[in-house]
Amino acid sequence: MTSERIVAIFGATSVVPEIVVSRLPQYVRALTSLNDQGVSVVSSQQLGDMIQMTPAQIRKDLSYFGRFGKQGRGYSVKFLLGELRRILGLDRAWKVCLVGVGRLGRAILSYPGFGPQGFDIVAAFDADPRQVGQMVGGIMVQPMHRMEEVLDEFGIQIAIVAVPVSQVQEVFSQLVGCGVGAIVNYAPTNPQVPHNVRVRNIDPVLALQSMTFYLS
Amino acid sequence: MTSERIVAIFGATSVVPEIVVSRLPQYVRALTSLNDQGVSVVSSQQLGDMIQMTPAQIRKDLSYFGRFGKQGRGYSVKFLLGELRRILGLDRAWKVCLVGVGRLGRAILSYPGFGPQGFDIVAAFDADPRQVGQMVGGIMVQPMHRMEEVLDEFGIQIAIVAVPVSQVQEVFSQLVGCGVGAIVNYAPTNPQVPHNVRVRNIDPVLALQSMTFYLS
DNA sequence: GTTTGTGAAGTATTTCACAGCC
DNA sequence: GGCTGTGAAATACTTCACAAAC
Repeated sequence: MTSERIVAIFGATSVVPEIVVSRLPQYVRALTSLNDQGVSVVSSQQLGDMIQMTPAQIRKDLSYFGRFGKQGRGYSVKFLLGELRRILGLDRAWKVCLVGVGRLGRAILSYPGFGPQGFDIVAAFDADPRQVGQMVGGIMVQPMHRMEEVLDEFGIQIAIVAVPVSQVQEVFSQLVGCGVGAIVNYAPTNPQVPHNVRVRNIDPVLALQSMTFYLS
Repeated sequence: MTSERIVAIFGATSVVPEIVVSRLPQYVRALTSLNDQGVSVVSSQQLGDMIQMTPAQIRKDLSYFGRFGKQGRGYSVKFLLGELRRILGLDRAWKVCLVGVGRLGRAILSYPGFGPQGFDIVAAFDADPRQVGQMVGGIMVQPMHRMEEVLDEFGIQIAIVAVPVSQVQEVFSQLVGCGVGAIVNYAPTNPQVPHNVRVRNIDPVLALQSMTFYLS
């Protein structure tokens, strides 16, 4: 995977591979679970057992960002969790907008897992005039032409897209034009975006299709 | 990524990396779209432009399975699509069960994207006695203890899991014990499974958390 | 005695580049 | 002239293995 961001530590400069960054949230999740269980110290071996990774990989990944452990003892769960959350920018709340309030969009709005993790869906848009003005999950659905204004007003940098394939590229272009830097895409297609915009696709059909090869 | 399956072609034997298999469904999706548009021939360059991959990678990936193109012309869309669908096992219908018919499970059941792609959700299970016996999306919710019997009856090898984190490991173990070989997991946790069982996780929160690092 | 942090070694994956074919 | 298929080269990523720290 491509190298993706330069991090300066003690004046030295090193590049963190994107694949390493993509694993940090899993560490955060495991550490949160340990913390909730009252565990105060964990070794890379134990953490690796929890999430099916080798201890060496965990230590190597962490070493891109600093030295968080103690030889002979392991890592303080609270300290490492705090550091990783800070590194990932999870020590703050993020405002998120949803584009597309159809069946899937409404399911996303009613999913209770985003808020507690610091992702607040505070605005929703739809191209359908019949949806605009309706209240969905406590949010007033806005017309597409108000996007720039609304994103600005709330300081939104993240979008979740749940529109039909035929509209995805246009929606992405508009979001990027409004300064959005990260998009979760639920539509089964890969829109073009500039290199400085991150996209993660959620596609259960692709997930299924990538496994049938291995079934009898 | 680890090598994963041995394919014999003309008596020769080669190992296909799992990462290559995981990209084939994207090729299938792009080729399906081209076919629907009436395009009959495509080059690796054009295909690469559609899905943001290099032409060399596409050609290399395809070369693990055979020789599907014509020098100077490119690939027949219909032919390549058919071959890839056959290779992935998408030239048949797959029966799928859902475990967990709460809010998320019901959204999955009502998602219209699975059936047309050959994945039919034909059974549903839940541990909650109040759910058992109810009809959800035309399917009768079964108790967990009938899993083996029902999977056998329908010939189900694929499961979708949408249960609370606290129940995921137990559900996975039961599914594996019933012979399921592929699982799409919507719960935010990584259960242990034997190496011969495939798992794909769907987790929008993890997706969001892996992008905030790159935002200002 | 245990476990980290990390260069070095080992694999895996991607890209190059070109012969061969249309 | 254009494009595939593919060894070889380049790059990316993972694992090893051990000195240093507790």
